[in-house]
Amino acid sequence: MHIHESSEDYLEMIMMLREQKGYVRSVDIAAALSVTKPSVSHAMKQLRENGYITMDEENYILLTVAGEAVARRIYQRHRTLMEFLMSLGVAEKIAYEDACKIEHDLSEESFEALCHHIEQGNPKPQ
Amino acid sequence: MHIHESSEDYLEMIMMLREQKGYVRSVDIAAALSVTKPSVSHAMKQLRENGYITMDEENYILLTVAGEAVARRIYQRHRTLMEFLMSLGVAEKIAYEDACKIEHDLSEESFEALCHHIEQGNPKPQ
DNA sequence: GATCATTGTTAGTCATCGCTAACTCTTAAC
DNA sequence: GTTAAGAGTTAGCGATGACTAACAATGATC
Repeated sequence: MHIHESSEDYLEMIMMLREQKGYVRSVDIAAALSVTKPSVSHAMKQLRENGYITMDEENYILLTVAGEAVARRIYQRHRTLMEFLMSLGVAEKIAYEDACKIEHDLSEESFEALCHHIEQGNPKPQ
Repeated sequence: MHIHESSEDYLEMIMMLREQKGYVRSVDIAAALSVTKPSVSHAMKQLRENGYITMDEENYILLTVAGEAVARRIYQRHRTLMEFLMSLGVAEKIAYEDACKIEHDLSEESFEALCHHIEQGNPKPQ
């Protein structure tokens, strides 16, 4: 039972949009991720079938418990990686984009080691 | 003109095998990367067509100047990322695997910032 | 009430990058 | 000299994940 990288990205974006706007529709996801409506529709169908989201009668998208867990994990990684890169002097936009790619690949062991490194104040403070 | 992630991996492995054995054949690449011979054959065909490698009359694989440049860049990233993770206490095998995934994704800016961070001795020395 | 914009869907295509099956070619063994 | 092993290739398939084209349903505008 392996969750695809793109699914992780979609779940993370659903969580981010929910925080920003209070609700999430497919069209918002498409705009935020710069993909087309059919791409989102197809992805949401998969996420529904795998139990990560539900959609109400007005097509508003809600995370299930499982979806919430995946989204939160990736979102946490994203923020940690982004803050780490920015603490090294990387521009916000680039740090955001790099974090978005790396967040899927880093093993649990490496991510935790990096968290520990950051907690020790090793990267220079702002 | 974008080079694919898998092409970068193949070029890097060609350079590593050349250092280890002194020569490189398709079958060695297949064994080293745990992929099948047809997968390597197909990849080598693409690399030839794009001018990254040549193959002599005995099918030994040689990097062109362009191929050498790509391979060296990725190899350098791999080693730097791996050493960084190991300096944080990550096991060698996991550091190797994580570096192999991240090496393609990190922007030039973030990689250089990380190099600078390492030079300053920020990660704890062994 | 006809028209248009918005939202979502289905159907079909394409690129990347693996795979298996089946083939050729060369070289070594008996 | 036939057979077997090793190396490389082609053909065709499957998963992932994007795309365009075309259609359905809802709501707002005139």
